[in-house]
Amino acid sequence: MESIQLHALRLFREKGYHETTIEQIAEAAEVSPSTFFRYFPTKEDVVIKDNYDPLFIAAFEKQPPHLSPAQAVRQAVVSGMSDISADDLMALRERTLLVMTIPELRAASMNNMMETMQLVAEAAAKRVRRRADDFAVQTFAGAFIGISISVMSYYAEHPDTDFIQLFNQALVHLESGLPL
Amino acid sequence: MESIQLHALRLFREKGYHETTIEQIAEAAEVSPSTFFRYFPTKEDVVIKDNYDPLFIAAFEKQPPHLSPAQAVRQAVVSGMSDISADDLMALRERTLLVMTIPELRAASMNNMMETMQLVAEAAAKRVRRRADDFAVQTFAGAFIGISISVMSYYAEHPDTDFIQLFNQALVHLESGLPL
Amino acid sequence: MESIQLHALRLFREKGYHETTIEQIAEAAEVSPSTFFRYFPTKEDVVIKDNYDPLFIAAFEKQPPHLSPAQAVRQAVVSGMSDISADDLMALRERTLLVMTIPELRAASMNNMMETMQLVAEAAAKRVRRRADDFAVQTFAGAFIGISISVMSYYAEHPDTDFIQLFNQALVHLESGLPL
Amino acid sequence: MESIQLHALRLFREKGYHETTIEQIAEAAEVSPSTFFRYFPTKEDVVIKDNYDPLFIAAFEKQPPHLSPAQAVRQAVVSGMSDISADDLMALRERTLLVMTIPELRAASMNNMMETMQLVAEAAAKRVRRRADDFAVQTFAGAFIGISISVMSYYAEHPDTDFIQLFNQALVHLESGLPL
DNA sequence: ACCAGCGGGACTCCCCGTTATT
DNA sequence: AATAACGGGGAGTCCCGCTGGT
Repeated sequence: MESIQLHALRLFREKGYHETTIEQIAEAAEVSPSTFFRYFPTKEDVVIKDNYDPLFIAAFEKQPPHLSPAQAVRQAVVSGMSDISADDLMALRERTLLVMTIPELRAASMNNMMETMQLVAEAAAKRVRRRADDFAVQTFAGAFIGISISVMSYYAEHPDTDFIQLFNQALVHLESGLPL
Repeated sequence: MESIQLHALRLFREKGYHETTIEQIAEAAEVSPSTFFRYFPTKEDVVIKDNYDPLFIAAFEKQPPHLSPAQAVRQAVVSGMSDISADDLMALRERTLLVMTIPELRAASMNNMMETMQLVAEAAAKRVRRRADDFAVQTFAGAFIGISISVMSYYAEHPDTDFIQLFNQALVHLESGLPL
Repeated sequence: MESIQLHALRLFREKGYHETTIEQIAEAAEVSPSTFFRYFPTKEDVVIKDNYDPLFIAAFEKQPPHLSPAQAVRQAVVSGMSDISADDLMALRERTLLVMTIPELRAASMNNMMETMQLVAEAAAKRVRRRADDFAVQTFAGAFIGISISVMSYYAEHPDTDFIQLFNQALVHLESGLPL
Repeated sequence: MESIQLHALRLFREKGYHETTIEQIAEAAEVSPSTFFRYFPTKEDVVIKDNYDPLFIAAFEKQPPHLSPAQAVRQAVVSGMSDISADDLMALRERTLLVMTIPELRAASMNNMMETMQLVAEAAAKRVRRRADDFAVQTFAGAFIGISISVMSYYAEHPDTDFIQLFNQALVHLESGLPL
């Protein structure tokens, strides 16, 4: 139920994450707590859940083969995020802020990124015809999610910057070996 | 209390993480549950908490100035981890395995790494005389912890490999822009 | 669950209020502590909770209209309490004693009386066609609960007196302006 | 320590009563939690504690003997409260509001009033040369604190009214047998 | 007089079962 | 099949008492 999510996020904004109980969310969405748990196994999931991973992977796989994996990742991020509607992007930004602010959510989200990392590893492996559990591939994927984390973290501190632009810049930096 | 930690890890090994309650840990360590929480605010902390961060930062700051930040980080990891006693290294490996296996712990640990990320950012910033919240510096730190994650993750799947060696290799790879 | 209440009161009688833990009550009633709290949000509630308020209000509203509010209250108390069964009256007396003896319970009970005070104010207001938050009405209700307190307090010191008779006498006294 | 009280009240105002922990109060007042408990056995006491009771009793005893007890009480309230400094009165009003708002505090305060009730009973008994545990005397004292409760309660809902004036009015009403 | 540490108990909340109910 | 209703259990927070040390 998407209405649950909307009510939850509203309540989190109004009263804070910890101060909002599942009972209150359920009540606001006019369902029973049982039903809440049917859709979101944990309280955190109501914030974390989205469907951007497959979109990103799809965008990655569409990148022309002459690009290096690093270049392809960068293009995929940029083009993938450009396809998100203005409304959805706004929602995404708000969630990012919320997630980075609340330790528990941040933790859950970081955890989530490890799944993303595996997806990236698999996609990259396919592209260069190696195995996904190849250590170099894993390293590549790890660096990518590390970058994502730093972007999200930076964005949380500077909400006025352009998210996509930031991501692009960080990945360019990565490709050149992170000179400082 | 370190004894709490030892008992906790032992019980986790014997009966599993979720199957062990804090009451049991407290009892084994001959303290009250209250006391457990005095030292470890959450159950996760009893696994996550360690003091390697400052050691690593200290090692990083000792690296000769002619090294690039990326090189310095790599040397710091290698030399820092070489200083850990065999026993402690064993414990660290066991904890790493535990952490990567239990989703809750993984989440908490990922979160913990964001603090490490800030420490790295600050140390790197000092070295290149930039501000810690400079975006390039943040990106650097992010990539580093991304690498750490992939190393830990890979290690969890291949517990027989040499942890230090793995880390070194990944960082070398990073310095060269992650060619695949 | 009424059985919880019975077990609780028995344990309080046998071992004292503070010496009885909720865990013990729960165990005696063969429920979990969680369940205890589902029915009684606080330990105090297990003693305080009863349903005499609505009965009293009903009795008040049944009083003939030619009686003044003060007279009607008195009649309502007398007739309402006369309707309580001997067993229930015994239980009520025991609870009253307990409540007046244990500071915590006394506090909770006093708090409870403020709700009763509002009920009385509303009923009295309806009778004289004023608003419940009219100050004179509030004063009236306040005096009534003050009288109740003194009756309960006196009764706690003299458990052999006739509770109903005492109440009646005090209200008569009140109607005449409390001459001493 | 009065500074503890000041810090406590400030924190309650800023963050709410339940949201403020004793640890925070202690820290703000630069003492240890232990010390907090030396001065205030319970968290509630930091709000409840004051010294107005003896002042009021003294004022009561100063009233000329030709006044009836009820009249004397009224005069004592009015003159006693008039002697309070503007600052202290302000503080008293704020505390009253806090007390009536938070159930826990209300309960503790109600409980506190039972002690006041005994003091009033004793003073009134002395005046009319009866025993303090005489039932009529107790009834008198009970009615008085009932009135006090209704005044505080009414004041909590209408903070802009004149507290002293309100009290006076209620007691006049009481003396005439509470006609409605 | 103050502090530090520990213990214990009340209480809240999350989350997971099992059992009606629709 | 979806939802509710109810119970259980464990994590976590806070109040508060006690002891022993300075």
